[in-house]
Amino acid sequence: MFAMNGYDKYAHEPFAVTVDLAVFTLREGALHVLLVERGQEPYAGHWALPGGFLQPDESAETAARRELAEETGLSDVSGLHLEQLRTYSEPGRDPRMRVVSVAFAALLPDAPEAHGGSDAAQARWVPYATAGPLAFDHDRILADAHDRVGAKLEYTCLATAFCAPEFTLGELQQVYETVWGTELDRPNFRRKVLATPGFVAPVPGAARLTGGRGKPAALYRAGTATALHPPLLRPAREGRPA
Amino acid sequence: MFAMNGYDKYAHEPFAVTVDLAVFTLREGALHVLLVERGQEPYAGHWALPGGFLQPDESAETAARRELAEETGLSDVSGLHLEQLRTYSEPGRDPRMRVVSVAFAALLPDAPEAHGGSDAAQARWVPYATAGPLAFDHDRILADAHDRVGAKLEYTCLATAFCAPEFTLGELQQVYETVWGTELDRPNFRRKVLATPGFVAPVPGAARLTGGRGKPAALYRAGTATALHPPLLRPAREGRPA
DNA sequence: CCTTTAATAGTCAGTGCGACTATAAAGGGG
DNA sequence: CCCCTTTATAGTCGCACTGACTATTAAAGG
Repeated sequence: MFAMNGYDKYAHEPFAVTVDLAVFTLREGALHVLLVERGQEPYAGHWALPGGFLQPDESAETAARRELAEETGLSDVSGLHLEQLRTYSEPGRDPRMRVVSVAFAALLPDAPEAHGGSDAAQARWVPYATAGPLAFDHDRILADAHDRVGAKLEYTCLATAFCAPEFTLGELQQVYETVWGTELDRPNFRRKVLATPGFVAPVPGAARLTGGRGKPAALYRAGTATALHPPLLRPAREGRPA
Repeated sequence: MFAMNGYDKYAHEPFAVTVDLAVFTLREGALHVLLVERGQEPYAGHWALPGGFLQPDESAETAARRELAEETGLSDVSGLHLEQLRTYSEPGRDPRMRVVSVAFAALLPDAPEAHGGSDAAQARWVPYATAGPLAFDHDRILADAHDRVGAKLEYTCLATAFCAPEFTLGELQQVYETVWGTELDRPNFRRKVLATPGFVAPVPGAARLTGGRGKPAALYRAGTATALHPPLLRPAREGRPA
């Protein structure tokens, strides 16, 4: 399949290495994921996760952040949460050749409308619920990413990564409810978040009138803590696998 | 650096892909990790994590299990817990060439003495506390693996993977204490484990006299559950990072 | 037979959380 | 202008889980 090219003495084969990104955001109360429409075979016309080949001088993290900037059109992606998921390496996952892909999950507060990246492919935010079927094994990658993000909400302060710099506790609660697909009790959620030191910090004297109706909510910023001890466990659904 | 070999049209460079394994076991009440002594440059004479190049027809998981069998000398590694950690891809992590490495963590009940694998490298169980410094970025990989295993003990039933098919609750508790480096209250640990459905299953009428002294302990097998709800949190140490 | 050792059983108080009720502060419609 | 709706915030109650501790049981060793 591959022609050896001078590295036979190391008894190894060369592989193409790519990064694939599952970029999540919240739009209008629903979890959305960034997808691109493939312009060429294989899977031409199908939707896929954004990604690309690793360049010789960059790490997978660097490549993922570069792709993230290209596909979202954001000028500064340095502060965004980017997390390595796992690596997919099944033979045959790309019909062209042997490709090993390092998958990442990224979280955006609220995202600008995505116009195709530098590679002219059309990029679009798609509701997570209606995403797929995708090209290659990207359905699996996307599902793994969603699982990981949901799990990390439980024991980290990651939820603030979905929020604007200043946010209300109601918006923070919506992050949990949207990603988990469950409803949470508002007073209990408040109590838990405020009782966790460093999760959020109040913005003194500031309040937002979200839609107009109702009492204006106090504004908070993300705190300095990263872990949640004890965790904020999602409601135990019967029969949920590990 | 690399000669292109016919895939220029895909605008990508070829990489060597390896797997690295952090194989843990418990020996004499201490956490041990499997290391190999490198026979050739770079880092000749240094200790390193076992691993090797990915073959063209195998996934990283397959390669990791193959390497695990080779390095431990075990005939059947199909039932052992093997978990993908993350992928290390910094340029320059291998001075020879551009190598992307998929790291795995593996857990063994009690391990046979390791004699060098097929590649004639000397393999040895080393106490985790005295392991390192290692070749390449293997210190970092090993630390990451240890963190991951410690975290997974909290919210999964993974601890049984360190135990023989039949074990006492005292032995199971030793797994937690050894990996976490803390002491746990024995009655409370018992209560928690037995109150979690599917964590362990009693072996009727069986008891073991571990060292001889003391009341013989009842034997248990691993249960069918994989997750721990609610989790078994390790004692909160002040200032522990995320 | 008594001491030592280790497993097992049980107690008790504090903490955290689910479920729930009550109050406060805004807008909208009559 | 009053009242109703909406949303944020405050507080209550009981249960479940956990940490700390004491007591009992079953073995080995002198």
